[in-house]
Formats: sequence, structure tokens, C-alpha cells
Amino acid sequence: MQPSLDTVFAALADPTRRAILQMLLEDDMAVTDVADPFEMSLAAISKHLTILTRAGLISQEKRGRVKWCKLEPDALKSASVWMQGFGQFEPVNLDAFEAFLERELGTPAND
Amino acid sequence: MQPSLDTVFAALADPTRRAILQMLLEDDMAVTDVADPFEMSLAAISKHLTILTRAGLISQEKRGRVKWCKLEPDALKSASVWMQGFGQFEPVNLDAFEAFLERELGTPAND
DNA sequence: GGTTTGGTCAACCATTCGGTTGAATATGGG
DNA sequence: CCCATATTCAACCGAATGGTTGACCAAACC
Repeated sequence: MQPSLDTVFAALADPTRRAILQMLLEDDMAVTDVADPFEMSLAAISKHLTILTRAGLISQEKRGRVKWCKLEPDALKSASVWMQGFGQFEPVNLDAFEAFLERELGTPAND
Repeated sequence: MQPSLDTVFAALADPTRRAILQMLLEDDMAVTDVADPFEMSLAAISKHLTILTRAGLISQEKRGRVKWCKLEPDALKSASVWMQGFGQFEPVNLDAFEAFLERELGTPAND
């Protein structure tokens, strides 16, 4: 199943999963280390990570017996673009926004 | 219950509800008219509208025997801001973005 | 080779979700 | 007043969610 708006938004709807994403913003982490600050079983965290992976929000790579989790922030792009359609509160079109990014950063906005 | 990221994202996770939001982008609508294009009962749509209301994404106002539904796009702002925290894919800080909006539109970005 | 360590799997459980149907509650019109 | 219209309520249903526990598997260590 490739990530859809359904799966992305559903993945974001859980506070544990959002907290995990924010932790991964710092650095890649092993599953055990992700689970550490939470007061729930490792198996539960493992499930959350599976959901995040299926939503495309993270990727997991096994090196040795350690499975590393890595943020994949591009998955947020589709959701972000969808929300920008509600331009009434953010009255800017994507073209102008990308142009802004290019001016500010000197790099194309779409990778 | 005041809208949280939980309720906002959960509300957005359903395709029917996203479709409703997009319909309301056009204009305010009565509950019956919202339900019309969907192949499900009026009661089901009524439930969806309740969920959208509790998420703060729409408001409902009863005039006569008709209940009008109105988009409240500001509710997306908190979710949007949260997602912008993942600046790796959208490498711009809010201050710069607001400054951009002011330049582009000549109005303050935050209402 | 036996034992940790890291992580998933499988079964289970309570709760929530998305839908149905039928009854109930306004409000408005003739 | 009676009826149609607009909408919700209440009870029910099957499926999905978020959690648990214990067994399991694979890699690493002594």
C-alpha cells in the first residue's frame, strides 16, 4: 500500500506517533531507544513505527540486530499541499511560495 | 472539548470528511445538501459534520429548520504549524513566512 | 554454545469508528 | 391542525485501533 492522505493523517492523529516523529527530528534512532521514554511496551511502539512506516513518514533499516528509524519528512508534503488548498487562512499559492523559497534559500523548493 | 491536534488530524483522516471540507470551500451549505452527493445516509453525514465541528474545522448555525455548515479554515493552522516544524522539507521559519505574506499581500499574516 | 539483547508475531481485550435503521424532534407551509 | 421537511437521537453492527502478554527469531557476546 502506498501512502495516501488517509494513512498520513491517521498516522498523525496519535500523540505517541507525533512524539516519535519529533524525536526523530533530532536524529535517527533504534527501535529500543525510541521506545525508552514511553510508558508502554516495546511491542506497542513497534506497532506505532509500523504505522508510521506504512504512512511513509519514516523508514526503517536493519543493520545488525538493530533497526534504525529515520524521518522521511517528504511524506508530509502531500498533506501540507492538501491543506494549503484551504487558502483562506494561508492566502498564498504554491508557485509564489516556491518562488519565495528559492529567493530565500537559493535552492529549488521541490527537492 | 476544545480542538486538539489529535482531533484535527483524526477528522482529516477520513476521505468523506475531506470531501465535505472541499465542498464547503465553495460556499456554506445545509446539512441535507452536504449529504446529497454521498451514497450514505443523512445520519452518517450528520455524524461526520459533528466530528468536523468538534475538530473546529467547521461551524454549524441553525437558521429556521436549516442548519448551515461553514468552513473554519483557521483550525488547520495549528496542524499546519505543527507540520512546518519538520522544516527539512519546508525549510522556512514562520517569521520569514509571515514576512513573505506581508510583502505579497500587504496584510498581517496572523489575521 | 549458551545467554543476553533487539525486535517482531500472535492472540487477546476493551474501546472507538463508520455505517445502518427507525423513532423522535423541531420548524415551516397549506 | 396536519403534513412535509430538516436534522438528530438511540440502538445496533462489524471492523479497526491501541494496548497487553508470552512466545519466537536473529544477531552479538563471553
